[in-house]
Amino acid sequence: MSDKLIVTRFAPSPTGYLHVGGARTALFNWLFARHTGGKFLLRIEDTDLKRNTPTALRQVLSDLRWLGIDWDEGPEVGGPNGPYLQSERLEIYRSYADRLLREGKAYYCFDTAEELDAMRARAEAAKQGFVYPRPAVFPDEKEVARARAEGRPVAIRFVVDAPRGFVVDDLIRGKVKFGPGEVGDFIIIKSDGFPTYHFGVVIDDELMKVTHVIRGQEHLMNTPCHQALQDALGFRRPAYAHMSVTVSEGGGKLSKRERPASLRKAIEKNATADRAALAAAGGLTTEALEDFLRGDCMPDMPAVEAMAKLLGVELPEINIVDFFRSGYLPETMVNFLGFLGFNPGGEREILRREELVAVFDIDRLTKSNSLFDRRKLAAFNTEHIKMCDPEVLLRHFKAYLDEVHSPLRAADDAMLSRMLRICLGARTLAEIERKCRFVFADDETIEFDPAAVDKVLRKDGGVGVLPLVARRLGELKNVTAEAVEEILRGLAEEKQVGLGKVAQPLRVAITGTTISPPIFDAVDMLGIERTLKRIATAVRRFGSGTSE
RNA sequence: GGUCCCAUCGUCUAGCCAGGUCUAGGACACCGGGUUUUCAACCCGGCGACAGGGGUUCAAAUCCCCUUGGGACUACCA
Repeated sequence: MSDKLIVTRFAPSPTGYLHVGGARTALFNWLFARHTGGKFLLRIEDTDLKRNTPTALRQVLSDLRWLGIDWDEGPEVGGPNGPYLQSERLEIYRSYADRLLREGKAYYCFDTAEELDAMRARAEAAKQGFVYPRPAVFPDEKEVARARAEGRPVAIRFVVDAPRGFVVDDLIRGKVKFGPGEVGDFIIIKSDGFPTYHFGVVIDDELMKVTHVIRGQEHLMNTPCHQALQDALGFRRPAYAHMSVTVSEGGGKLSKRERPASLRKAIEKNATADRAALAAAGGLTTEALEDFLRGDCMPDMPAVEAMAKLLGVELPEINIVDFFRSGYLPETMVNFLGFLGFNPGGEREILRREELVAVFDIDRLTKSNSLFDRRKLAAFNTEHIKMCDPEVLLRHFKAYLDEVHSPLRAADDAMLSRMLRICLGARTLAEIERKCRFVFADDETIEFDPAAVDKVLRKDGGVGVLPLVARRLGELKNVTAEAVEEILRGLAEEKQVGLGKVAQPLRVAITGTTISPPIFDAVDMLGIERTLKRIATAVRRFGSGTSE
């Protein structure tokens, strides 16, 4: 590593929630900066008026913070190289564009979208790559004025001059060559006056003193454009590392469209679903819903989620918030994402954040694409829940409960900590929440799982032991999990049966299901009074006529 | 269509750059068994890969070429 300060950045465009792909890019840049003691900065590339929203920006920042990815310069923290929103840097881009124009390294163009489409179609028909035909003489001010008057779009194109082609020296892939004439003149200032991505990154990376650019492989093809620009402007070249792409089960790049797509599939499969009710849930017209089903349009995320909830289908997590809402820990995400396309080489895979920072290295980034494996993610989460500091875990749990508006919010810290302790081994916080929910159910209107009742209380005659269990528990003066255990074990021994014969019926009686935390704790958490009440209810409802 | 990237168990990967120590290691998943008051967790065991074909070499998962397969880009999106 050189002695120079290393500066990396993450430069999202705020078009929606931060998704796993973006988070991984951010993470690698952050890890590299932290590993080398360099700086990590955040820049917002909000130059697409049509797609950016202010709420998306807030969401991206909060998602990064949730992951524990902090930035040394950027929105809300400031820094010497601001502003960090490209939309606030328009004069800067304009002045560089003017310079290029003056030097004959850029020129105005007035093509309409239709004309451009036609040119591209012709190129493809001729089995050629499309390269914009540079005019022999660049338009002058008069022609620009005329084009404007005619209502044509006026954009600025950069003159790509590379008789020997390009060589991108990539930290991961080595030297990647591009032949001359493969990169055409591209637009640097759009007709709305905003810079294109290519122009913005090159200028900002220079001005913000970025030394290393770690980004997705999808940008490898853009790099010659960036280098041409850097040369024309007399800029330094940052080092580039183009990482592998994360692909999804269906093949192809992991995309935000996956959630709406899987909702669409679910609706199609469920022919009996009430379309009108669905549309209403999503705040859509029925026509809009049909358009969506045909693939013509995409509703926004809240609409998609509302419809999924109504249908009772689980959408695959793709945005970072989705994972939060599904009960994953930020530590898990950092560890897992950090191992997608990176591997330190040892045999350990479960690493804490500091350990990951310590072992991270650009030249251990993988070349080939990787598949996002949700099962492995779940396994990682189990491990992180187990090794998480109890206090930190409690904080995560409370944040999760708030996010999903859980009834468990009513529990105090001692109770929540206990739930976490006895549910060790759970895959997600959601699983823990589900398991412990019974404590907050109403004693009278508890919901019974018919299969559980049938199997445990009826078929196995479990309801028969319940009165005796209730009597013994009622005699308890000092209720603790241990005391409950003693009673239940004693009872089982007396009746010459396994503990399961006593524990299962009790479990179904007080939770309505066969799944719960360890039964002794479950009774203790509920309290004897409520336990007895629930047993009585169960006996009343399922006892008559089935006693053997 | 054009350009570029990639290729080890089902999946994530170690090994490849500096060829022999690789009958290819780990993790997740899966299967079998154990533990057990449920679900998990836990313990033990098992299945399982160098895409194919040519070279180079005493020797190739490792180097070269071709084929095949996958992926990215091909926008006045980023």
